[in-house]
Amino acid sequence: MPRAPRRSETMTIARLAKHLGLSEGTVSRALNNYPDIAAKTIDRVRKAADDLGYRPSTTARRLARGVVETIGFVLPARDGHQIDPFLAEILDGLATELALSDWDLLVAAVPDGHDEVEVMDRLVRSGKVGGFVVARTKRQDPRVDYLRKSDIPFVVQGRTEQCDDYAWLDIDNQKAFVDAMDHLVGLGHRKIAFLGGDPDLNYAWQRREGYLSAAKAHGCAIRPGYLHDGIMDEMAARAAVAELLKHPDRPTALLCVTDAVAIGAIHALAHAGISVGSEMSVIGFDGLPMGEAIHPGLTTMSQASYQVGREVGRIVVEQATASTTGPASPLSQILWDATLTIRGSANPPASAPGTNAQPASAPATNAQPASAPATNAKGGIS
Amino acid sequence: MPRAPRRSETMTIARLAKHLGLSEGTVSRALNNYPDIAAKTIDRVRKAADDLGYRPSTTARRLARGVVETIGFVLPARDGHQIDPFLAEILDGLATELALSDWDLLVAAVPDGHDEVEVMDRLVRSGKVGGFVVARTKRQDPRVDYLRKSDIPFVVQGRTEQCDDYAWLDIDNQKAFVDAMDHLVGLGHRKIAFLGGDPDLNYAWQRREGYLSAAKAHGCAIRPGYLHDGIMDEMAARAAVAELLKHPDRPTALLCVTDAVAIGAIHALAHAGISVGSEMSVIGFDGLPMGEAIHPGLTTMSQASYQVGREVGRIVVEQATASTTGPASPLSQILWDATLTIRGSANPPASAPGTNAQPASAPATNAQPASAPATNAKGGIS
DNA sequence: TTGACAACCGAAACCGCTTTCGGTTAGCGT
DNA sequence: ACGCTAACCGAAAGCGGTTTCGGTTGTCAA
Repeated sequence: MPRAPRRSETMTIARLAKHLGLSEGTVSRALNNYPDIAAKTIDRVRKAADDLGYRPSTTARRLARGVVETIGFVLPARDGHQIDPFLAEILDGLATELALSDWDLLVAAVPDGHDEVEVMDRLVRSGKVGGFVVARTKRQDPRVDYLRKSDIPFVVQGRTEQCDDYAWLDIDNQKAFVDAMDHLVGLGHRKIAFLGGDPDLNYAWQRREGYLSAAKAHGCAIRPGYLHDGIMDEMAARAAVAELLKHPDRPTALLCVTDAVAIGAIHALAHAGISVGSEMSVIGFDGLPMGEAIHPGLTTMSQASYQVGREVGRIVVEQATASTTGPASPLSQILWDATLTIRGSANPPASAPGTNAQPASAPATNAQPASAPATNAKGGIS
Repeated sequence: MPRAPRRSETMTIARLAKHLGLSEGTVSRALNNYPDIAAKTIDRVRKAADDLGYRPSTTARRLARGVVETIGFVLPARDGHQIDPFLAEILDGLATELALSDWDLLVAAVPDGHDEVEVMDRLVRSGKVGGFVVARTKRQDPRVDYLRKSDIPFVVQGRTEQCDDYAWLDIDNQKAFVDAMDHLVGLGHRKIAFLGGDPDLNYAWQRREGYLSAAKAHGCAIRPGYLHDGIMDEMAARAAVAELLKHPDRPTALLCVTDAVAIGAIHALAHAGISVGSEMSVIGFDGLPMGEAIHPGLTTMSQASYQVGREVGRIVVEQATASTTGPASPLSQILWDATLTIRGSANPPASAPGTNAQPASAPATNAQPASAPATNAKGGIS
């Protein structure tokens, strides 16, 4: 159990050096693994530092070295929405990876009347961060535009429309929605509606594209009223479902941009007396825990958001470190697959021949091995 | 649109001073509002700083002043659980308040094999933080114990069993659950079960105490099997509901420790063919958005978690600033009330005389004015 | 004994800002 | 013209560490 130091007890390198009978320079060089310090001396110094609770002042180190080992993350401007679970998981993973590298995560919010780029600029100009992670990108994202023009290392979780000049890690959203459509078509569905998000957001755009291209490939007509954009939460899902239930050519399946939207849709269907997984099938995207708990369990394309945060953290530290010490390394540009998790919300259409009219009650199965990312790193600009 | 500075363009106080034809000392004193600098000069300096994109280096300022304007927040160790929405909201509010004060929020995770106190100690010893916010307290909380013994300013969102020697802001969980019980009893319920959390966590303990004391006050017997502890997520809620439905003296209402648990319970009840809001009433705690979207809407004790984060941020900055500049101010110890939000999940028992057997379909109403905190600050140790 | 070299030394400079302190100058009022 | 004072000046020191560089010492091998 560490005991917090009193202010008067603060160790300095001067005190530690005196304690060891070494010069301050030698202690510093020992702690920083200089090759001209003997291993025996290095061990001795490290042990004494541990015993006496000494840690170098980050502030002094920053000033002396000119290196800021802190990554900035600017929270999305608040639109009356809560932070979504996906983002929270990214943060958790990112914070963990940075902790392992002894880097810090600085989280900044956007006060009313300000914007994200402004917040970033303030962090940059006061020398508070040595890099950024950007998440939840728009197709045209001002944050990415700002950072591209700078020397500041950054990694994007997600992508923008143009994305070949910076490092990114993204889920293959388009493929995920192609796969989800393949699954529904494989079950016999032909009338498939889509509850999409804000198409200014790149992930929502890609998921929408996946839906459209798979519908075309399978020859499923997208009837007017089957495609809803701007569905951002459960309440919006509710309204969209109400409309779809009045459709003259009611769809037999719903593909939803996120699990939250899918869960909202499931509630609305249940309330309208529609049997989910029988009269209407539903697929979401995210893999939220609540998707497992509801009845029937939600079939969903899952993404490993915590692991995404971890990997993004690893990449940004690597990049920031490389930009301090040496030649530019190739940009990481990685696509991870989402995984189909089958539960009871998606089954063959109730009117399909040879149908078992009961929703599947088997436990969730994964259609692919869980979450082992297929890395597709590309060389980049150097 | 700010343009990020190139490294070679970094403004320093020396350059700014030269540009203005003033000494560096005068520029510094102007930016720091020294009374011996003319207002006209202060304006001139500020304007030039803005025009040239100069911001003082936080690193240099920290070293020179010995003040670290950064608040640390250590994420709970990960137990396979996602970050709960309440915590995410606190973080958002906290980050916003800190941004307004030009303070920073450093978020740290706990890597496997480490614990929260250890992470805190590292932050303290390397001089990375000037204070902490602690949330989700246990009744005996090692983090609070560590910080109490230190000079480090900190504010707790929540409380521990002993809590008179530090600053805290808490929701009156006990009263909230008394109020919720009052409401259920007022509707005619006498057989009320409780799905509680981990009683090591102080909020869960208090909510449990509220349930128990209100049940006693109303003369409602708590039958064996009515009180479940350790319900931490929707899946656990499902299992608990399954047991309660087998109870020889089935309860007519469920009081749940959180909305997530309540939503899980609602799903399980619906799956079992129990009409929620009619055969069984349900009340939660939190005010999650999803509670509004489901059918029936969840009656819940709501808390303003974003505002909690804001206020905690304000208190910790105030405290940290006071500890630098002057006499100790009285500790803030504030209790906020939760607000009853009435929706369709709680109605008179189906077998009560004069009952309308249909669940309420009116929009949510608040039984009290929304979220204006009744402050109950106490003087403390100085 | 001599030369080489590992391993440390001590001094100094520096990072970018803040703060102090004795001094100077300009403007104003008498 | 003189005295006062607001408002700045310039120099220096300092924060806590890092890094460089010429020097010293001890050990080992030839």
